[in-house]
Amino acid sequence: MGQEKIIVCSWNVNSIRARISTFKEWIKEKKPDVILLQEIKARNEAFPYQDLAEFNYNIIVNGQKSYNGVAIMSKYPISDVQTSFGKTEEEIPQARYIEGWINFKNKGLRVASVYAPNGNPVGTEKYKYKLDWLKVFTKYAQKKIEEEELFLFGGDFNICPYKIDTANENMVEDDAIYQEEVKYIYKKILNYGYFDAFRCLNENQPGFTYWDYGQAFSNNLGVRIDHFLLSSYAMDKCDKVYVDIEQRKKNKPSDHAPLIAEFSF
DNA sequence: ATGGCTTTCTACGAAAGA
Repeated sequence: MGQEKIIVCSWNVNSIRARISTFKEWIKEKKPDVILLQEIKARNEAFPYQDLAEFNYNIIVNGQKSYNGVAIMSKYPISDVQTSFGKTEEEIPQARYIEGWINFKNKGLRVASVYAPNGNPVGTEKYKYKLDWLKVFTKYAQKKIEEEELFLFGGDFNICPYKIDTANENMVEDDAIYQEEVKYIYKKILNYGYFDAFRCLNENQPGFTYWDYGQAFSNNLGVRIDHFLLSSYAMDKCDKVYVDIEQRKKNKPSDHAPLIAEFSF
């Protein structure tokens, strides 16, 4: 009868294998229903399924050697899996996208794990690749919102959209995450009808999700570049979004902290 | 930060990350 709570998390783990022990501790603590992973840095066959078997997740992986790689872990069955989002070649050589339908108790939710290119330094081929990738992604986002589903994108967008999302504008003014044309793309996606779930529910908090290795975290020189973008139908069910900053304090942490969203169905 | 950290790879330095 009562409302069903669902916890969906997104985390750029910066290598799933290097992070496996803290990742397992975190799962025990937060007990997420759905986990969207980015930068797993492993081929599909190198994903540590055995280490995670005790948690009984359904797991889908879009990995590659050395770099990038995304995955989705779900307590509920996953169907309708897709790893590409456009017709062009841009996203094919790099594993940066995976989506699936999460089936739970006659209800459901479509989720996607997104890892947009970094794009530094600005003005290089890498930056062009980022813009091209984001253009294809934007088109797909527009198509998806028209399907009027309970849908969300979660992941590392490598976009710091507003001034409030950075500790210091001087720190990022030359960075590919803070270029006007990149921020414009983010706002364009929102204009299609997506809700920036963290910002909707936490108006005045910075919500940093990334701090560079070194002294950045102790000085809180962070940026908010990981996001949940929700369709209105998903936003309607979202109660809370927060950054699990405790994970950034651990030994050998990822440089990103997890983003956690709670839903009531 | 001009990666000053961190991870990966048929590795012992280079590439990539943001």
